[in-house]
Amino acid sequence: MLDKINEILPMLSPSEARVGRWILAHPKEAANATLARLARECETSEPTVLRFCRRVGLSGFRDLALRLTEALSNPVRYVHRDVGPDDSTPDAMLKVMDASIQSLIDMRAQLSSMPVEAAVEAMREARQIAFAGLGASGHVATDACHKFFRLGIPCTSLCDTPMILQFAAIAEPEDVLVLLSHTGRWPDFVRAARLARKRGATVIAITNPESDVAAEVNLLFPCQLIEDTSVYTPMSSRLAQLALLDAIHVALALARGETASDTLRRSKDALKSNFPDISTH
Amino acid sequence: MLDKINEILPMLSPSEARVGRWILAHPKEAANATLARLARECETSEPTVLRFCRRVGLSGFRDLALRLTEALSNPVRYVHRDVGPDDSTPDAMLKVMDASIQSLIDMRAQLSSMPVEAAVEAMREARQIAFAGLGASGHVATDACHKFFRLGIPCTSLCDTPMILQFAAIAEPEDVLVLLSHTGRWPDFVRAARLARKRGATVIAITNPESDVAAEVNLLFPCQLIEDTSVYTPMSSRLAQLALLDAIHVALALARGETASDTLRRSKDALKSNFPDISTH
DNA sequence: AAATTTTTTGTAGTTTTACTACATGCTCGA
DNA sequence: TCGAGCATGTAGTAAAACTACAAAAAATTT
Repeated sequence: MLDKINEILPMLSPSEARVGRWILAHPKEAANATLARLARECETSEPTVLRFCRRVGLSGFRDLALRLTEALSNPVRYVHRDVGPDDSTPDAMLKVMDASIQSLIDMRAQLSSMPVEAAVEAMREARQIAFAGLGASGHVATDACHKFFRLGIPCTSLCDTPMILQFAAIAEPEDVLVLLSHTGRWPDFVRAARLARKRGATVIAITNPESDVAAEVNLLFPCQLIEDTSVYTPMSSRLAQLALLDAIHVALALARGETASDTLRRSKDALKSNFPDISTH
Repeated sequence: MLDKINEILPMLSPSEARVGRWILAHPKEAANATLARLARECETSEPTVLRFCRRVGLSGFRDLALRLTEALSNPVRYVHRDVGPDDSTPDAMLKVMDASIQSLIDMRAQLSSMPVEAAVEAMREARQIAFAGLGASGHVATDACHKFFRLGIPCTSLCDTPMILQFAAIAEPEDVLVLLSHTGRWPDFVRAARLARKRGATVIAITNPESDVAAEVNLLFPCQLIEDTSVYTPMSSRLAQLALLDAIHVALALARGETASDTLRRSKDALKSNFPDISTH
């Protein structure tokens, strides 16, 4: 934010530049000041300050205060920036890492609003859990499957449409179907969700909350989708999904108590003795 | 700030608690909302929201918005804390997320000291790239394979020991072998690394820098291993590996220039038209 | 150099927003 | 059943953000 102001400072008119310089000089005061106060400090009028705000790409004065506190509280910012063909290699890699970190931070912030208790309740005594995902989400599904089965619950991963639909068609009330999708627009997922719910199974989705799939499930874990405007930008929401499943896995392990921790330890130990390297979650 | 709200939540009156819960559920929206909007969302009146603000020790609604954006931008140190059986579910999940976030932040910090240029150089005109991993690292290998092949370079993933050793035995000088391992103590990886190097291939490892494997490769991407003292703690270094591969992938795409960005765009478009959901990074 | 356009800036007014005083309603104990 | 005390909402106020418009200054043209 402050960088942005600095950047466009020379392109501003005298009065507007005065506003920018004062903000750069007193960012802390500026963040808490009122429009009138700021105008007075910069010896200009309120509309000029407003014009300044618009000029730096903000919606208004309120936005300025918000962005300013944000900039001040946070020395390192992991905001999402698109990678372009002209970026230097280290720069582009940092951008990619930042996008990944940010997607995890966003997910962490939303964690408390997610239906974890209900999901754990459904999974705890489930007859079986199926993780469904296509493409890259298929990897996530397989990964989750390998993780959850170690709690002693039968698990499958479904990585193609026929499998998913077939599972939905023969699902039973004690079954849990977890749908993994980025956009949530995949029509067969909607069909599968409807089918599985009709059969009494619990359907959980980790997907875009605005999507068709989201509307059809029992429990929704909203997963924000960062628009990948550039071909270089990878899908970092995949990492967020993995991390969320890690978290749910731990919640489920805690809910199952002794049983789970025993099972977990035993399966970890089984590997440790002979195969030091296979990671086991 | 959010923790503070969580803390005093039980001490609040029903309407005030509703406000608190909504804010915890939608922190981002709350930070940008107006007083009237917030009251409406919580199905209560404006003064109740104001009283809530005072109750959590703020001067007013304006303060709330400020503190909230502050909290969202970088409130917490995401240090690693072990999960224990006595943790509450939300607490345990936060710990898991924090561990994941921290491992990415650590990786980001080390990025500049990694042999990216050399790795990209080796991969750029490689005859083929093989990603090898066992257990959970196998997923990472498969994921990486699907990602890199889209740059137009032949790729394989090797997920069991015989495959890895066989590949090493027939490797050629233009080949690149990427070894993925958490501990790096797997003896067959050491053999494979030696074998492949003897055949003139470039061997890259993403692993624990203290390990045997690390000593045997051409290029090492150090990957810190968080000791998992508790059975509940999952391996968050897996996420760091994935993110690192994302970053290397982008670096490679940039290095290959037009060719890569064309290939990428074409493979993205191919999916977009018919299959809106398969993510394609 | 005068006139005209364009840009910059401020005045005055409107709408919106945060906040307050007060009244109603509700709960709970006697 | 009756108030005491608390929770909650209504209505109003002050102030803040924002807008329309016009004056002034600068730049451009004639």
